[in-house]
Amino acid sequence: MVDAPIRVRIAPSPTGDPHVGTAYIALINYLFAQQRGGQFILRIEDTDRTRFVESSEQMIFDALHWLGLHWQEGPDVGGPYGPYRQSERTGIYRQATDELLSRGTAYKCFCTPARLDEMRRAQIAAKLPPRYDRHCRSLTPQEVQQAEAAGTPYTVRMAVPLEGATTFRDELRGDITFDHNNVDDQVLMKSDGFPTYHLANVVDDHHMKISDVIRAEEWISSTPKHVLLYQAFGWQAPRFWHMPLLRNTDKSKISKRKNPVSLIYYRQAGFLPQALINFLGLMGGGMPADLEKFSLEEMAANFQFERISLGGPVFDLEKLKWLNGLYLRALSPAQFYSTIREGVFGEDYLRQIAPLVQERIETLTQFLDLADFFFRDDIMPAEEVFLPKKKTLPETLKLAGELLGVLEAADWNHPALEKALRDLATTQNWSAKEVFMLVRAIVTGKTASPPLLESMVVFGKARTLDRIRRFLDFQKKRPAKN
RNA sequence: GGCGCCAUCGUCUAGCGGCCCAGGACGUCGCCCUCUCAAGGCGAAGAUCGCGGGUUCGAAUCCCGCUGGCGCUACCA
Repeated sequence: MVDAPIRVRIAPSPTGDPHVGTAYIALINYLFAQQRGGQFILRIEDTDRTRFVESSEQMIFDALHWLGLHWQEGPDVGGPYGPYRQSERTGIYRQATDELLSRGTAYKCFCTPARLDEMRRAQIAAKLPPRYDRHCRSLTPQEVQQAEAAGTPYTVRMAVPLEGATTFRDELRGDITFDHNNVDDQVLMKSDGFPTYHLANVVDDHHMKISDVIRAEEWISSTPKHVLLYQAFGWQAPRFWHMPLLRNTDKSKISKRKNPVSLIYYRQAGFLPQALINFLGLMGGGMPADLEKFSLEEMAANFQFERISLGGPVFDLEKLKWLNGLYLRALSPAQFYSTIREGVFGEDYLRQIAPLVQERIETLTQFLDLADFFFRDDIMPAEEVFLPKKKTLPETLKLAGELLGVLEAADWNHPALEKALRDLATTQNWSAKEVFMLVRAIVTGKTASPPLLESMVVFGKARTLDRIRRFLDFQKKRPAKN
C-alpha cells in the first residue's frame, strides 16, 4: 500500500445542481493527485433512484471543467476500471453482497419500513439511541428460506461485530476509535437491488484501486463501517483524509437554504472560475499565509496538506467578491470585453430574452427598461411593490419563505412552475394573482414585467432562488418599521 | 439523547514553548489621490488566543476537565 500508485477520486451524486462542496473536495483531491503524480478519478454515485436528476450528471461535468478541474478517468472519458457510473455496476455489488452473505458478515433483513419506523420511535421515546435491533440477524436458515420463498422484500445488512472497537487513522487528525456498540448494522443493499453508499463506495474504491479517500468531515462517523467492510472482504483499506465542512454564516453545514451552493449560480452570477477556485483554496488553510491570490497551478505547487486547519470555514461571499474583482481588473480590455460579452450578454441568453420584450416596447432602447432585471445584481423591491394590499408583512414574508422550498423542488419549466405556484397559493390560502405578483416583485423588482414564468425559465433556477434568498435576508435584517 | 470531530479579531487565516501585551487579508471607519464613483496608497478600530485547572523558569502553542459549535445517528449520499 505504501508504494501503491496514488489514485484519488471525487464521487458526486447526480441529485441536482452541482454543489460548491463538491467543487471544494474535487479541488483538494485534484491537488493531491497533481502533487504526487497520481490519477484523479470521477465516479458518479447514482444509486439513489428516488433523488436521481437526469440533467445533473452533465452539469457536474461542465461545472468541474469550468473550474479547470479535469479528471483522468470517469464516465465521460472512460478508463481501465470502469464503468464509472454506479448504476452500471450493480452486478459487482450483487456479487460482493453474496460474498459477504456466504461469509456470514452480512445477513438478509426482512423487516418492513413500518416496523423499523415503529422501532425507532420507541427507542427515541425511551431515550435510547435509534439503532437497528438486529431482529433478523438471528433468523434461522429455514426462516430466511421461508421468507424468501414467500417473496418478502429484503435488504442486506452488515453484521457488525458485537464486541470490541474499530480504530482507523485519519491522516489529518490521527487515530479515531469507535466502539462497536455504537456502530449500526447498516443496510448495504436496498430492497430495490441497489447498494447503499457504504457498500458501493468501499467496493468501488477497492476495485478502482483508490489509494487515498479524501472526502468531507461528515463521513467520519461512517468510516468505521467502511473499515469493517474492507476487513470483511479481506481488502486493504485506503488512507482517509477528512476535510472540514464549508459553513454558512451561522456555522451550520453550508446549505442551499442559507447560501448559494450551486456552481451554476456562481457562473451565471458573473464569477470567474479562477476567482472561485482561488477562494476555495483559501478555505481551510493549506496555502502559505502570505499568498492570497493564486492560480490552480500555484496551488498545486504550494498547497501543503499539513497546513490544513480543521475548523469549518465560513463561506463568505464578501471575500469571494473582492477576489473576483481582483481577477476582473487583471483582465486585458479585450479579455474583459469578451468575458462580459459571453458571461452577461451571451448570444443564447439574449436570444431567449428578446421575444419576451419585443411586443412590449416602442423603441429599441426601451429594451433595458423592461429587461434590466435579467442583467442586474441589485434587484430589491420596495414594500409598496411586493406587499399585496390584502396581506400583512409577516404573512407575505412567510409565503416568500415557502416559495424558496417550493421552487427549489420544482422542475424548471413553464408548466411545472405554474403548477408549483398555483398549488402554493391554494395550500397557503392566497390568490394565485397575489402569489404571482409577489414572485414578480422579488424576481423583477417591479409590478410590471415581461411574462413571469417565461422570464424565470430564462433567468434560471439558481439565480431566481438566490434572489428570493436575498429578499428574505434583506427583509429579516431590515429594522421593523412603526 | 448517544457517538464523533472541532475551538485565535465579525469572516478567512498566521502562529507549531520564549522573537506574540498575537501578524496578514476581507469587511468596517478615516485620510490621501480625484470631475464623480470605483480602483490604488496610507492609517484606525477590532482577539483578556471559549472557560477553568495543570505541566514548565516561561503556553495561543503540551495535558486534563468543562462549555460551546458542528457532524452523524435513513432501504440519502
